[in-house]
Amino acid sequence: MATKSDPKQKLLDTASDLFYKQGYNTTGINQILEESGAAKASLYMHYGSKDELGIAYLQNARKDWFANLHAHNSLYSTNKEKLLGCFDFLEKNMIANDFIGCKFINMLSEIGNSNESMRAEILAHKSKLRSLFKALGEDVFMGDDAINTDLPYLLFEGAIVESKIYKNPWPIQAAKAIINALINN
Amino acid sequence: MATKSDPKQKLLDTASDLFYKQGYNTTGINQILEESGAAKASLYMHYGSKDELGIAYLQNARKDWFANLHAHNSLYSTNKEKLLGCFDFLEKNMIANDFIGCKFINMLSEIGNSNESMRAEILAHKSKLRSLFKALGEDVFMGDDAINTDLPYLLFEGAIVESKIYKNPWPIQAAKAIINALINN
DNA sequence: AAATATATAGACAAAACGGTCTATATTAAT
DNA sequence: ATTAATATAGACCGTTTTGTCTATATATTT
Repeated sequence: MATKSDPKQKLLDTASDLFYKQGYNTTGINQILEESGAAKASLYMHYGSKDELGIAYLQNARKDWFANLHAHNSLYSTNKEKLLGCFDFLEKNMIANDFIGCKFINMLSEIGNSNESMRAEILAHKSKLRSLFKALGEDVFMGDDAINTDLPYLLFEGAIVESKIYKNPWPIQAAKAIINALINN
Repeated sequence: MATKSDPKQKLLDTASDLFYKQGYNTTGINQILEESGAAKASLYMHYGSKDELGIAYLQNARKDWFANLHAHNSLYSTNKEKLLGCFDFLEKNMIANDFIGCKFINMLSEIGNSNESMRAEILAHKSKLRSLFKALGEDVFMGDDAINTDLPYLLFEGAIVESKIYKNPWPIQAAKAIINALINN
């Protein structure tokens, strides 16, 4: 059980919020400390460095993302519904977060090739997402591998980025409409 | 005609290289000054601020991108070849730049909502790219708008981001193969 | 030749950066 | 009750950040 103040969790919660909304490089540890109410020694005791806190942020974000996606898709029974449901989940998510975009893609743009541990975490997240689309796509499309797996996956990823650029859900709706049209052909 | 030393151009060239390879926020003006050989006063005389230099970088990158793309596609005669040729251009480009990705998407992830001028420049670039795909897609696909325009555009954008994540050209090749398969159906 | 624009060099400032360290208080386990 | 782990508070360090300012040199234009 967590202690009453639980600085470790509060640090992660506050850092996650700031890293996402402000960006990783533009968020200083002092702001995280002030807004979380935790002491500087607590940050370095539990996480060791800002970069390690960043990695914990990504790990936690991955856990949350798939938990929320599965919760959303548990309402559907068929794989076709689940596949299309991913885009509804994404749209809901992007609107709720003011089109800030994907935590993993954003972080990757910020760190470049400077942090291998973070890169690995980002790659693991996207590989897992691709596997999910592969499983759904193989059942729904029954075409070749490129259509089954990569069409829905690449459209999904493109829709994330473009909805951020245009600050609008139309790319997500378009991606969903394309997949729906191709299923029904 | 430019002066012999031409610090304005050297500043833009050096800044463009560093902003792309290292990132915008992690590149300080002092490094730009050292590597370009220009004086600090020259930077603030010609550009006024780091952010203005960043905007000049984006404007110049847009000009270059479309000039290079049109040069590449001028080799083709049909719109089908041109449409597929965009993906060859992208692959060549990403390999040559070690999969750093898109200058505009990377910048957007770094600045978030903090700079409206930069956002506008990024949006202008992507809108222009989408128009190009719309023109090509309408001629090649002759389906509905979502298929004509957004399918190639969203696959293209998804391929950019994913080739960065995987540090591999497979997403670009997969996107091209998907479009080719859908044209031939 | 004189005047103007642009160039370099670099000191300086105020703030923010990640991180270390000391001191002290509180909580949990033995 | 004593010990050990974790907590807060904040001084301190060296570095880096963008930006301003002064001084001086070099081109270019009139």
